[in-house]
Amino acid sequence: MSHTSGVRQARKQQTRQALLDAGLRLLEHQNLSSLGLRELTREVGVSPAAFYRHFPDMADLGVALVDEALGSLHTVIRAVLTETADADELIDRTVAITAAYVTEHRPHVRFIARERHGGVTAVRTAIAAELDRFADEVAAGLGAQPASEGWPADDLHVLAELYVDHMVMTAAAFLEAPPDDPAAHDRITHAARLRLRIISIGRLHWLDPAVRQAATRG
Amino acid sequence: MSHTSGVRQARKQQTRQALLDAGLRLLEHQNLSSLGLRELTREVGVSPAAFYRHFPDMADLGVALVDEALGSLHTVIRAVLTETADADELIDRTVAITAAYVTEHRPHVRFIARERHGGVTAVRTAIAAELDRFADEVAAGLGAQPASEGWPADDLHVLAELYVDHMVMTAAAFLEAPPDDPAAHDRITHAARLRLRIISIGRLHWLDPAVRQAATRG
DNA sequence: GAAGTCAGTGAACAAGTGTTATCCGAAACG
DNA sequence: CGTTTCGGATAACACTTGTTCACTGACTTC
Repeated sequence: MSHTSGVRQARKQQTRQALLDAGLRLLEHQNLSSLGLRELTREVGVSPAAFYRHFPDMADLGVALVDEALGSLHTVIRAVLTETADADELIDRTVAITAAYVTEHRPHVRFIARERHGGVTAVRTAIAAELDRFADEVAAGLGAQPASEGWPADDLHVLAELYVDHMVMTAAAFLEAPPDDPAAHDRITHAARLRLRIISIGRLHWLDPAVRQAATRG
Repeated sequence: MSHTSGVRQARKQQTRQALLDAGLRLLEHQNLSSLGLRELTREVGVSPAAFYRHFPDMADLGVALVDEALGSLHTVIRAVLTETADADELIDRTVAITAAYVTEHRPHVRFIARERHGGVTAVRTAIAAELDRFADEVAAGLGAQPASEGWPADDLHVLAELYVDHMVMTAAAFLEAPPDDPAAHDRITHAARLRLRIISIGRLHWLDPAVRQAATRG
């Protein structure tokens, strides 16, 4: 075994990371399906053949980027869900965290938004799987709240998916605004909070007798 | 002038349409930014140079596709908004129309979902402009309803954007499911209706005194 | 019916592309 | 300290790419 030594392995992961970083840089104005292997290695300052030492495919590079972009978010989501009790506070924290994540990891978020429905199947399914895990975690968090009494698990999961999709759509909105435009930033924040509140209120009144009757009617 | 005669103009628009159709066909597994000019003209059976007689750019072809995909939807949206009074019926019709549009215009919808955040700026902004117009129309429709009394115009527009984004996200969900899977189709339909009902209920209770206090607090 | 318009052609241009086989040199190992 | 491992370089492979130019021939116009 040689997993402890690693001056070589360190250098290898170093250029692997350089490939990922350069890829992210080039993907700011481009889709993954149009990112060339030579273009990428040229940006890194490495021979084209070197690419194959790290990834068999461009799609594989994309999947690695998905991990980098979304992998670290699971712990954050779980933390927010368990730490926060008050509904309004949870909304505010969620929007604030989304905003912060976009400003701090703009290229990653752009990559996710761009490739979520992009042309590379492997990447698309990797993103979908990650977002599904998010929805599962949110559903679990919602289930632990007293406000979820009487909710079927399926419906709760639909609600969780709505929250996740809303998070993605808010991130995309932040993305489209210029990074240094505080007015636009505030406008998007306000809109996101408003929408989350509407959804939250709808959730609370969902099991009202009159509503329940109307819902089960169709 | 020669806009009445047009045996030539007819032939021209014919191959122009062939370019658009072939483009849509090739974009099923690809992004616009990676669609080659030669690849496209080869599919149509036309020389590469002929492309320039119809579009200066690939981006221009993309913008034309946006028009083709979303242009005809405005009248549909306006019709549904004005014809339907009952809230539940409006939800059902909206979801049904979305589902029908995806099954009937699958390649167009896929194109929109794929290029909404894609790498071609002109196309991205064209889609955004079209969706903004949708939101304006929805906002106008909502404003005409009695349930919107007491809503500020800005908040109403945010709500309209939520509806439009929800429509797009539902269309994308239908897209990801196999076209001939009735179970998946029903599952997505059910989820879309549930989410729309939650939003609708939240909207109705938005101006409740207790809610209003909490909302204006922050 | 002659003159003009113009969608589409065919050829050439200079780059660009992914992928492979072979070799080099420094790190790892016994 | 010799041997093996392996990340990276080099060079060549056979294509594909966008764009331009002069040209042809059917339609339009007068």
